[in-house]
Formats: sequence, C-alpha cells, structure tokens
Amino acid sequence: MEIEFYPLDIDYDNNSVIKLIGTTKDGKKACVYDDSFRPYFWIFNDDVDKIKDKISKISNDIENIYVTNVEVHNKNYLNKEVKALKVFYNNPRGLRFILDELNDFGIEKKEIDINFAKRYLIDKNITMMTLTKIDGEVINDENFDYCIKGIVKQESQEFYDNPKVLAVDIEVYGSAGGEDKVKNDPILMIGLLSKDIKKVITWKKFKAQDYVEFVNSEAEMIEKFIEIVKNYKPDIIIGYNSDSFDFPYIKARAEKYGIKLNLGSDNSNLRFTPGLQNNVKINGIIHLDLLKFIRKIMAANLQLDSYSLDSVAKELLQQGKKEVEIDIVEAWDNIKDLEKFSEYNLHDVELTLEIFDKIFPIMVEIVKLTNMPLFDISRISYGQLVESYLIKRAGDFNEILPNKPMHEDISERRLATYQGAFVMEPKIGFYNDVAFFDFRSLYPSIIVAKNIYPGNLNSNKEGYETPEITDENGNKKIYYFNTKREGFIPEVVRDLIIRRNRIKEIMKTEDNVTLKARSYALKTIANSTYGMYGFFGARYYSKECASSITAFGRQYIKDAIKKAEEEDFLVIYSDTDSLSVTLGNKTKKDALNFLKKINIELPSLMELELEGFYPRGIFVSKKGETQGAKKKYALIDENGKIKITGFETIRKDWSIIVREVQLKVIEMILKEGKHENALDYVRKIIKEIKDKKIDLKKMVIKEQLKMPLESYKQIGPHVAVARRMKLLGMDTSPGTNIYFIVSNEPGIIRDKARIPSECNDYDANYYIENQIMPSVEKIFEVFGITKDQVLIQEQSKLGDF
DNA sequence: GAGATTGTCGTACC
DNA sequence: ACAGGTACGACAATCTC
Repeated sequence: MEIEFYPLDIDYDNNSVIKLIGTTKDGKKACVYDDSFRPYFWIFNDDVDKIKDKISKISNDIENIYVTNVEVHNKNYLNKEVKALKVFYNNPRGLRFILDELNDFGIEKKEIDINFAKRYLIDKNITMMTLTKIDGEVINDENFDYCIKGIVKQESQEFYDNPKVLAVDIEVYGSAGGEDKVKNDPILMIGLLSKDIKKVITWKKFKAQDYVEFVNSEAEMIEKFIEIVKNYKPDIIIGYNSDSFDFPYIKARAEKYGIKLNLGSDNSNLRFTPGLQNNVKINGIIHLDLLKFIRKIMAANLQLDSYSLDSVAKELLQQGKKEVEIDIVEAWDNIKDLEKFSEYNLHDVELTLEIFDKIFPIMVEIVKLTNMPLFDISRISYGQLVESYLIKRAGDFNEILPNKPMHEDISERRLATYQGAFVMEPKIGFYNDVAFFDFRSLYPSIIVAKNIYPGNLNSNKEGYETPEITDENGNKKIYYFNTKREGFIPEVVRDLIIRRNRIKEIMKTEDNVTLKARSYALKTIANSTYGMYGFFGARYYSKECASSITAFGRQYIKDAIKKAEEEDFLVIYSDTDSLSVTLGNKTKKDALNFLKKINIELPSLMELELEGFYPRGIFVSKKGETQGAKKKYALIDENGKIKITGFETIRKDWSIIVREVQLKVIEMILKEGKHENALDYVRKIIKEIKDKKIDLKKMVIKEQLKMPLESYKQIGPHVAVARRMKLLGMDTSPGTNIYFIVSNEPGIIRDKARIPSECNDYDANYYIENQIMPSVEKIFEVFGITKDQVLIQEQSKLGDF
C-alpha cells in the first residue's frame, strides 16, 4: 500500500527501526516504520584494510549488538583530506559497546554523538511536516488509520501549511507558589482553542458564555480534556510555559486521581524527555512551549519587560492581557466573578494562539534549514541552532564533524577568555545632524573574508594575517588563516549571507511573511556562528578563531573611524560595528559619498551602511566622572521618532516613576532642542514626590532573582524582599521577578525595601536622591545645569513672575 | 566607625 | 551548560585608618 503523509513526530527503537507519526492530506493519522537505515560513525585510519576486517567482526550476541558493514570513504576533516571508515551497526544503543571494543586500536572516532533519528532525517533529506511517501506492507495498529512498514521517500517540498493547532492553558487555585502547591491546589479551568474548538472546561457552575463547559469535578475536567484531545487529534499542541507549568501540573493532578494521561496518538502517556530541561513530549503530536522559543531565540530582538504572556503579547501583537483583578481564591470559594475568570482563561489561549501564528513561520524556516523536528527547534538554543545547521550542511561538503568536547575540555575552555569588541568613549554633548553608520553583519562577513575556520589556521605564518592579539596572560600573538582553500564554515556562512541578500532584494518589491521569516532565520544562524567559535560546548570551539574575528572587527571599525576623521567628520561614538558622526558643515550627500569611498576598499560581502540620519542626539557622561558613558545615548530621527539606548528608562530594574520621567525629559529635550521645559518638568515631579502626590504603584522597583535564594553572597534589596516573600509562602525560584518599594523604615536600603502589598508609604528622599536625580542629572549637565540647580525649589522660579 | 575601595549582581548593548 | 565580550551603576561587604 502507498500513502502520502506529513510526518510530525519521529522516534526509533533498538533495532534501528525509524517510526514516523504524521497526518495525511485528508486528516487521517498515519504511523510509518522504516528499517532501511542504520546508525554509523566514522573512524580515521591509514591502514584501512588491516583493521577493516577486525572491525567488521565486532559483536555482542547477548546484547544483540554487532557491526553490520564497514565502508571506506575519502572525506574532509577540518580542511584535511582523510581516509575514513564508515562503521555501520545494528542497534543505536550499542554505540558504547562498539566504541569500547575499538579502544584497543587507539583510533579516532567521529560523529559518535549525533542522534540516530536526526541523522536519518539529514541523510535521507527528509524535512518534517513536508509531504512524504511510503510504499510498503500494512501493519495492524488500532491507534492509527494507516500503519505501514516500508521505505520512506520525500520527493515533494509541499509543507503542511494548515496543521490543526490546539492551544491549552490552565488556571489553578491559590496565588502563592510553594512546594506543596501541586498537591493542594486543584486546577480550576482548562482553556482550549483551535480553529474548530473554543472551550473553557470547569467544575463549578456559574452563569457563563456558551463556550464554558461544566463538569462535576476536577477529575472529570481532566478526563474531558483528554477526551477532547483524543477526538480532535491535533497536529500541534501549544502552551505558554507549558513545559514547566501546565503539563507538569495536569500530569500531577491526573496522577492524584489515577487518570492515565494517554494523550499520544499511539495511546502512550505524556512524558518528560530525558536531560536537564523539562520537555513535555506527546508521541505523535508536536507539543510546543512558546515561551522557550521566545526566550532563547526571539528575545534578543524584542523589547520585553518580562517573559510574561502579557508583555510578549504587547510586543508581538501590540495587545496585552485583559486587565482582570480577581482574587482567584475568593472568586472560586464564593462563586463570584467566575464568568470574568473564564473570559480571562479564554483570552490567554487566544493570545497564545496569536503569538504562535506570529512566530511559527520562523520556526518553520529553521525546520526547513536544519531538517530538525519542530519539537526540537522550538526548544533550541543559538549554539544548537548553528550546530544543527552545520551538521546538515556537512554532507554537502563531504565534511566530517568534530565531536562534542569531553567534560575535562569544557571546564578548561570555560576559563578561557579573549578580547572582544572596541567601544569608543563618546564625546559628551548635545548634537545636531548626526549620521549613524554600521557594518552589515560584520562578524559573519569577517569569517568569510578572512576564511576563519579552525582547519585553516596556518602554523607556517602564511595567509590572512590577524592584527596583534593580546591573550589573557598578556602574550602577544598573530594568527594566519589559509588563503588557498575556503574552509567549511566560511563557505557555509558565505552561502547564508548571499541567500539572505537575495531574499532582501526580493523583499524590496514584495512583502511576504515567509521571506521575512527566512531572512530572520538565515541572519540568526550567520550571526551566531561567531558566538559558537567562542562557546565552550561547541564542536567547532576555537578561541583562536573567535579572538581573530574580534581582532579583525576592531581593526575594521577603527579604520573606518580614522577614515571618517580624515574626511573631516567629527566622530562622536562607536561600538563594535557602528560609528556616529556629526555632519557639521557637511551634507547628507557627503556622508553617502564617504560610504561609497570606504566600501570600494572593503572585501566583498563587507559593507558599511547608513543606519540613519538624526537631526539631534545626546551623549552623556558617566556617573561621578567626566568621561563619556558608553552604551548610553539618545537620538531623534527625521520623523520625530526617538531612539534611546542604554538609559535608565529602558532598564527594567528602575522604578516606574524614573523610567517615565527620564523618558519625558529625553523626549522634551530632543524634540524642543532645549532643556528649559524639561527642567521645569523635573522640578515639578520632585515636588510631587516630596508632597507624596505620586501613586505608590509608580514607586515599584523590579529585579529578577537569577539564582536560588541561598546562593546569594550579597543580600541586596531584592534578595531581602524575596526572603520576606518566601516566609509568606510565595514563589522565589530563580527567574522570579521581585517587586519592591523603598519604604520609610530605618536602616540601609535592603532594610527599607518592602513587598508592595505590605507597604503604604515611600521614602521621598530615596526616590529623589537615588532614583530621579541619578537618571536626569547627567542629561542636564550637558546643558551646563548642575544637580543643585535642578534641585532648586519651584518657589524661587515663581518669584520671577 | 566613617569613608573609601572592592565585589556582587542585574541589566543593557552590540 | 546549551553562542560571545563590553559596559554601567546600585548596593553590600570589606578594608583602612
């Protein structure tokens, strides 16, 4: 029998049988077995014939492990041609035994740490969720509409565009965290949303919208949830923090009632994948925890206040969560406001589904680029992302990959550091007509231009020469990279850049979600490659390469600064790959000509671009010093849009009042081109703070706990408050945001810090001296206004009238 | 024991 | 442990006399 299906999930057994579960075009569930593929690894040996026979005979009858085949290949390894043996074996779990047997030969083994299922997808060039064929014999399995054993083939590129996606979100009793929470606090509601389902299940009756379904108990609610999933057969289940909260919670509560959480399409129970992270796996269904992908891949390009569903929705959808002030305990106990509560629950799944729609195209592009399953992609880190892509591309270049480092190597590598980028001390001032230039993808283009690859390091001092590099011991070094043969990684990065440039070219004439996502994915992989060289856990870790890239980077940006100065531009600031100048008597056209001139001399793919023109900009000094503060400036563009970098107003760990006031001050100064009104405004606010006219909510300061509470050597205000919270049974696990207000209590600041709910006054002096003043002082100083002048009371000004 | 210095911590920039 | 280094600034902890 022959069928076509979209594979969703992949697994394998101890006999090297690959199992794919997927959906057919008409929505039927298919389970497919392919036993045509065997695990393998590589070994290097010049004396191939001598050892080939011996290796072929390795076997262990008791454990059913044996080498099935050995082939000889000519391969590349770190830019050297090598004779390599490809050793196939029967059982993916037999690797350890075979490697131990090979120890006697003292030979190098490679690609021993690549997951069998992923190896299968790459070698067979199968992209998950893409139309796939199988022709084979039918096997009986009542869980599936089709179950076939045969050889899988993918000839189509038709992606499964319209999968059934089900969003899930639970609401639980109680507000505090604590260890016994799961034991004591029941789930109250389960919200479910897809294109076909809109439902909130709950177990107390109240007047509600018709999407609310009532059952008689929590246990019934969980059973109902399982029934809905099993009937609907979604392709993808999504949640927000569902790896760590919703599913572990549902699992624990189900266990309490002895309910089997057999959500898998093969009727298997939901499970946690082995390893450090809580990854909730449901066989045959792709479970995605959107929070993971946002935190690991998207966050760097988003302006998030926190990773809460609310702030992510605000950023991605320009729409926050519904403001609901319901005390869950009170509402549930007294059957009050439960209708609102159910609306809130539904709204959460709505946001989850909408966020999914936004980020899914990016995940899809990464799935296509790497051949990794969506389940893995949604939980991938930058390091793994680059590595997955390199594993995929290695085959195209006949390249064998280095192994992941051993534990000993990691601890050694972790201590190693190297010099990074150049940051220029800004020239303090309030400027007119600022032009901002930056290099397009500086580090990736250096990797390509200078052929930076571990295998290209030249010991005989020939090739591309790095600037002098000083290591952490003060030793000076120069590295040389082979100019003759392009390395595997430079070639891959070149390809990434060219492909992205091509897409950007197309995007000029058509706006398209897929192209945008592809461009994002290509850029992310290219930009992470430099980081991978410096990452201790990477296969291609190379401090030499990482430090060479930054050294070339410093050289290129310093050279650009020099050339700008030679053209009589006043360079006011530079960080890593950017520089800003004031135009002075020059025109925008002069600036563009300067770019043209400089770009002629740069290697191909490397380009200095105009980031923007800004009619006004301000660069301030460091606190308590006369030097300019790096990474701290504000600009206004020609449309009046303000771009703020590094200032307190964009930092999450300052009080709301400071962030508000500083933002307003910067806006007024940049828009008006003078400081007088801003000064009046600040004086007014200071008076209001003194007079206690400011809402206590605006005095809240937020800081995150980064470690377990016990690990802190220094007990700062947020740690002190977290300790108080712990006594109240609240959640204080790492990652928790701690909110506090500095009260009028005596002592040092941590003694004064209070949980907002147990605080009804603020220390005006603290908020003026330690919050408002530090944030505006340096701005006014640029205009020659001292701190004391800012603090002069309003009355004296009134006297002028 | 007050004032200066150093260390810890969180967050941001690129 | 799951990309890198550079930088600012608050506050506590420690040193210094």
